[in-house]
Amino acid sequence: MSTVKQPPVEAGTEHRALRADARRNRARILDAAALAFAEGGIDVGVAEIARRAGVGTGTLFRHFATKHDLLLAVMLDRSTEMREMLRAAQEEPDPWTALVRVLSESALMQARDRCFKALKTSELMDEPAMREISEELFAGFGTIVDRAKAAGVLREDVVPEDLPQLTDAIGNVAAQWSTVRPDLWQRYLVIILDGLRPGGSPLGAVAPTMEDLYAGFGCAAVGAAASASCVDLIDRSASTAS
Amino acid sequence: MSTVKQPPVEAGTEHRALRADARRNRARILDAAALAFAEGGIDVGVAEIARRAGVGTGTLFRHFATKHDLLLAVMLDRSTEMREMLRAAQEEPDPWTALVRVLSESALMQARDRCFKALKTSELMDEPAMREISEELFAGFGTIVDRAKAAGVLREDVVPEDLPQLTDAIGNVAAQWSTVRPDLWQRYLVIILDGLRPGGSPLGAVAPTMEDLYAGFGCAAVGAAASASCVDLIDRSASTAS
DNA sequence: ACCTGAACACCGTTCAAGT
DNA sequence: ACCTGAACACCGTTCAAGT
Repeated sequence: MSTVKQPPVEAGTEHRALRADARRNRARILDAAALAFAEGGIDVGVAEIARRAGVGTGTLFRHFATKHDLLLAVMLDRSTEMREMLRAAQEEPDPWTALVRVLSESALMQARDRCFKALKTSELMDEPAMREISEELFAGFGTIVDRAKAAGVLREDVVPEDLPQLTDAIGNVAAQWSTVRPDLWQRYLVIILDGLRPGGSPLGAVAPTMEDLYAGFGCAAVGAAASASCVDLIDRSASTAS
Repeated sequence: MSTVKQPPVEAGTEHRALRADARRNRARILDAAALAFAEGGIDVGVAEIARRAGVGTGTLFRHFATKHDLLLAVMLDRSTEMREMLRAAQEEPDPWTALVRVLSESALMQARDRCFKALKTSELMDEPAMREISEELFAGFGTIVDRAKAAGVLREDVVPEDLPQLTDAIGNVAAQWSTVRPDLWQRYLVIILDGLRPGGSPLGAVAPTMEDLYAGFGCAAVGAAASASCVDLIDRSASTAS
C-alpha cells in the first residue's frame, strides 16, 4: 500500500549497494536495450526490451524512470567509447592522420549503431551528464584541430566546433548506407578532407561557438530568416570558380 | 450497414468528380498537415491535424487511408517545389553557380520545413510516386554535374548520384541550426565546394548507382562489415597530406 | 456520397499486490 | 527492497450510425 511513489535509482548517483538480483536485472536491461536500439533504432518497444532482458516492464521502469532515461544510459556508454577513440587518435604522431581517424572512426561507429541518430533528434543533449561527456569530446576535437593547424595541413578558419557537424554529415551517410554500400561514406569524407586543406575559399559564416552547438541541439521551433544571405554566397563562390 | 470497406481516394488516381464539400475538406486537410508537419515534425498527432483542418478524424482517414499516405501527399508537393528549383538552376548560365544554387537552395528548403528529414527516416521512398519524382530530380542533378564537369570546374570522379548525399549533409546542418545559427550551413557548403574542385585526392570508394540510392532508402537492418577499409583510407589520405 | 465520433489496438507509464 | 502484470492514458485506425 505504497502511497508515496519511490523514486528510481538516479542515473548519476552511483548504485549504493543494490540487491544482487537488482544489479543483475539492471545490467541485463542495459544490455538488451543497447542491442535493441542499435539494430532496431530508438522506436523499439520497451515491452520487447523487457522481454529480451527477461524482466517485467515494471522492473524496467524501476531502474529507468522513463524510456528517455534508458536511452540516455545507453548513449552515455556509447559516448565513453567515443572518448576512448578520441584519446587513441590524439596519440597518433601525424596530425593529419589523427584528424582523418577521428572523422572516419566516428562514421564507423554511427554505421554500426542506429541510435546515434537519436542524439540529434531526441532531447538527449539537454541532460547534464550528456553535456559533461560532450565537453570532454569537444576538448579532444580542439587538440586535433590545433595540432593540424599548427602543422599547416588544415585551413586556419576552421574551429574545433566545426568537427561535430562534419562527423555528423559523414556519419549520416555511413548509417544510411551501412548495409547496401558500407564504404560509400568514404567518398564524402575525401571530398570534405580536400575542402579542409589550407587555402580554401572564405567560409562565409562566422564560426560556431560552444553555446551555438548546445542551443542547436535543443532547437524545436523553425526559423524563417535565412534566405537573404543565399545570394551573397552564390556571388562569392562564383567569383572564385574557374 | 456497410459490410465491405470502401477504399479511400487513391493518391495517384485523379479526383473523379469529388463532391464539393469533400474537395474542400481534402484541401484543408492537406494544408493543415503541411503546416503542422513543417513546424512540428512528422510526430504531430493526426487528431491535431484534423482539428486544425476543422474536420473529424474519420474524414481525414477517408481521404488519406493512413498517416503515411498523408505525409506522402505533403512530401510530393514539396518535391514539386524542388523540381521547379532545379529547373530554374539549369537555366543559370554559369555551370558552377548552377551547382552552388542547387546545393544551397535545397539546404534552405530543408531549413524551412522540418519534415524533409522524414524522407530518409520513413519508408517514403518505397512509394512509386515518390520514385517517379526522384527520378526527375536525379536527371536534373545529372545535367548540373555534367555541365560543371564539361566546364572543368568540377572534379571528374564525382557522379550525379553523389549530389543527394551532399545536399543531405548540408541540409541536415541547415535544419538543425535553423533557429540559432541560420547561416551556419554555409561554412560546410564552402568546405564541400572546395573539395569538389578538380584535382582532389582519389575518392576511395566506387561511385554510387541509382540502385544503391534506392536500396539505401529502404534499408532497415544494420551491417557490420565496413571496418576493414578504414585503415586503407587513413594510409591513403595521410600520404597525400603535407 | 460523404461526415462523424465512439470504439479498438498498441505502446509508454503507473501502481497495488506480491515475495 | 525489489519484482510483477493488470490498468491507465495516449495515438493511429476502424466502422456503425448519421446527413
